Amino acid sequence: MPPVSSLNDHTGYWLRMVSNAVSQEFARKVANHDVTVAEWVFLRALYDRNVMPPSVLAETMGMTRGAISKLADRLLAKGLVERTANGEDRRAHSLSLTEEGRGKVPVLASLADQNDVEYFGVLTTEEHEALNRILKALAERQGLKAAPVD
Amino acid sequence: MPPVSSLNDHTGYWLRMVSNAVSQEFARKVANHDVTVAEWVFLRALYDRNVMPPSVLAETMGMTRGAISKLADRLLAKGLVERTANGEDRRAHSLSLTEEGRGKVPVLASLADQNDVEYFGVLTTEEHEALNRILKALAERQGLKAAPVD
DNA sequence: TTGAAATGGTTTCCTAGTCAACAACATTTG
DNA sequence: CAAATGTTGTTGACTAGGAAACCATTTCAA
Repeated sequence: MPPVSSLNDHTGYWLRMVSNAVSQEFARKVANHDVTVAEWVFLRALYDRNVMPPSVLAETMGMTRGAISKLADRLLAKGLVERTANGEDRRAHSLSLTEEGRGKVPVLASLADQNDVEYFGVLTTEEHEALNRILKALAERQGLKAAPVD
Repeated sequence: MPPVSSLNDHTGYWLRMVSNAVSQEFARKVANHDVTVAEWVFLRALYDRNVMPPSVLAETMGMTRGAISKLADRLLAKGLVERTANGEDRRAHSLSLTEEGRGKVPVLASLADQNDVEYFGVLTTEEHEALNRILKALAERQGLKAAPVD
């Protein structure tokens, strides 16, 4: 690709292009339920381990503690999450889903399923498997662990 | 993936995870040259067609005209871009690269090349080609045209 | 056992976008 | 040709996040 490569000469370009489209459409879908993508990830994380300190959420979501603090505020205001004091350490507290928050998760999960089908359903089974395999290998190779949010 | 799918059950999840890692690393590389990713895309677009109205840039970059207006301000302030009035239509103007801006493009392009090698070099040739092919097919199928920036 | 360092969270300031209102100019239409 | 409508670009209000300063508390070490 001499001498000055084009934008679209790079795999990263196409990756980002497709990824953005998929994510933006998903964002649109969850927005209909008054939730952002970051909020979805947050809620989904809490769904499994019903109680988590914000620091762990920050770790698993790959966001700063400051961002989690504000995100938690917003979810609190929406009544989807609640804070409870931690008896042992008076600096710390825990976050958990409210009933309403818990009820929303399956709905949002099905939107995620739908979105994936919508975008990747056009691939043949072989293609889809190859894509998954390659992406997971890349993620593994790079030691990625945090759930992507942005 | 019944009853409530996990985050990582979706191809979109892995796509975003890898895409974010690649882009963030590229952002770090260009930041060493005092440029953001959006600025790089902007400069690279101008490099080919040396003169463009902001409206066309907005179109090709998939950003609002407001965003382009501010982006142009920043590049102007950095001395990488210049505005010139359009004789025919007094509302409009054109953007073009300064000498300095033009000089930066090849440097930034080589960073993009480097970044791609760094992330996708671990793939076999077959894998890399399959990935490119699938991504381009998806982009095509979805009618995507704007250069991804965010 | 008390002063220093570490830790959990929050807050402030900054950045880079969107969206919607706007000003200036151009174009169309009656 | 005047008025309505459309178009170009800018601006202001707002959003979500990062970085770093900060506060309160806990832990560690002399």
